[in-house]
Amino acid sequence: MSRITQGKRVSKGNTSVVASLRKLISEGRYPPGDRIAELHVAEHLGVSRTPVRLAFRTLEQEGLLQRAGKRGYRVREFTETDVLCALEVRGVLEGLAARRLAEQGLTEEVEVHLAQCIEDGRELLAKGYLDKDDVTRWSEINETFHTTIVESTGSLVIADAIGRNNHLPFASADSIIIDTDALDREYRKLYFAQMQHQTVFQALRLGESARAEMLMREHAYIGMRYGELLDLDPNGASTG
Amino acid sequence: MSRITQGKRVSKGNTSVVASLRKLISEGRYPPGDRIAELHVAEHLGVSRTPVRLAFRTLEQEGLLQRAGKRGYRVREFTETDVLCALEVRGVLEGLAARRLAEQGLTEEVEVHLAQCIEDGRELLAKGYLDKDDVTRWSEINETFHTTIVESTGSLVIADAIGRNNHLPFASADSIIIDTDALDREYRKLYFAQMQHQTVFQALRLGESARAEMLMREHAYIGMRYGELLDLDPNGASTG
DNA sequence: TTTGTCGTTATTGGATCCAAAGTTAAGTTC
DNA sequence: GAACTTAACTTTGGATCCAATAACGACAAA
Repeated sequence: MSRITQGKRVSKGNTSVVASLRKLISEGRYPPGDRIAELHVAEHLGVSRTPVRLAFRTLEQEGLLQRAGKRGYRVREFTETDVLCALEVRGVLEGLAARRLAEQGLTEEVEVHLAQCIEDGRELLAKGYLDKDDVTRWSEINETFHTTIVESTGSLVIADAIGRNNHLPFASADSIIIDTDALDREYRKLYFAQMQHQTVFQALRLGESARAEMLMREHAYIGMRYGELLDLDPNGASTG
Repeated sequence: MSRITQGKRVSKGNTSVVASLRKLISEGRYPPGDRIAELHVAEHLGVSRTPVRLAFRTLEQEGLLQRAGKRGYRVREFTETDVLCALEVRGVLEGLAARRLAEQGLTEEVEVHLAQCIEDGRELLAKGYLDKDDVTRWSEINETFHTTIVESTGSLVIADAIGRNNHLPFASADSIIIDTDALDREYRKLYFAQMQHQTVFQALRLGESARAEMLMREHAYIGMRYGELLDLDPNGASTG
């Protein structure tokens, strides 16, 4: 291979390599348990080994990769228990953030921001059903709500801790929803989530720190496990 | 510089670079807030830039370093709030581990292991005062107790989460104790910690999961803040 | 004196090279 | 035919090289 191509910055930066690798892994290429070789990834992504090695360190720290003995890495396997634990971890950490926030009191800015999230959620769900794009829209609102709480606690330590635990494969639940039945079901799920947001917001405003923690913890934990719940219709019996 | 020395494996591996850097930072060389340059560290440690760059990624992920703008890293500054938050994070995570462990029940092996920690602690404190080496010995016992609980939960996710948050500068409290007064004080602190261990152990054995969580959370949190407490003498008034 | 522009320097990111250690496989001996 | 030895291959870790860019400073113009 000629050396002329050496400095081409067309290739993605290191952060992109991390993102690409994360995606490749979550997509099932590089399946869990398999060894993963620097050179292979490098060729696959069209970069040299160096950025891949850097990415490996990051992903190891994140927990997505783990050392295979003394030599190389392999993709980490996650059991069902692992996923539940990860949910609980997120639950307690976001609960902690909520408690601190309730204790220190909401600033004007944060309160407005959260109120906007609540209002946006209400609007989205007001019409009683979901269109396809609404799911994405909700994701944004939800993300904003959580991020705002987590990053308003006066210390980034908690936010970092949550960020470092956000790698687990439970974000992949964003499957594409087509049929009306699934959209109906999704509507009720989001309705529940919205109500939880509102209770959390209320507790935050009132400075009810213990309640805020408890509610947030449960909300963060249950979010991905809604499917296991018994499911009623919030708008009366429209599903017969 | 000649190229002959290139492959000398005498130099420490990457993991050692991470450890060395962590130490250098916690010792105050590379003070918080300062920019930290790859080349400088590399020369300081007598290695090339490559392992330093890898270490930087690891330490960034750990939170000890953070990107300075778009270019380079700087040593992260920790406020008092940050440290308190980190303690709380550890508290909720270890509390979570304790709850899960209580729920799933102790295996014979784990129970024996924990009982040994309790017994070792009792022995160490039985004579009513501390010798200098006893502090180190307690650290080992304490570490074993916590590690056992955290790593016995059936999933390494929680253990990882805790490990990833173990970087903050509150481990540096292991200052050298010389005078008798400080040893006395330390004794009472360890006495309190030992009692907390025993309550946690009791809750774990009895399967009292909520209690186990609460106790462990408080224990992990208060550990480093004992100095702020009012302090009585557990053995009667020997300090007058 | 201040500000804007241009050139230099410092430092990072990516690519490649070399050595060491592990891994596989072939070949030889009992 | 099984087991041990050894040689070739694979893959990783560290060092060095090159390109690009941000930081810095000098110089000129307003």
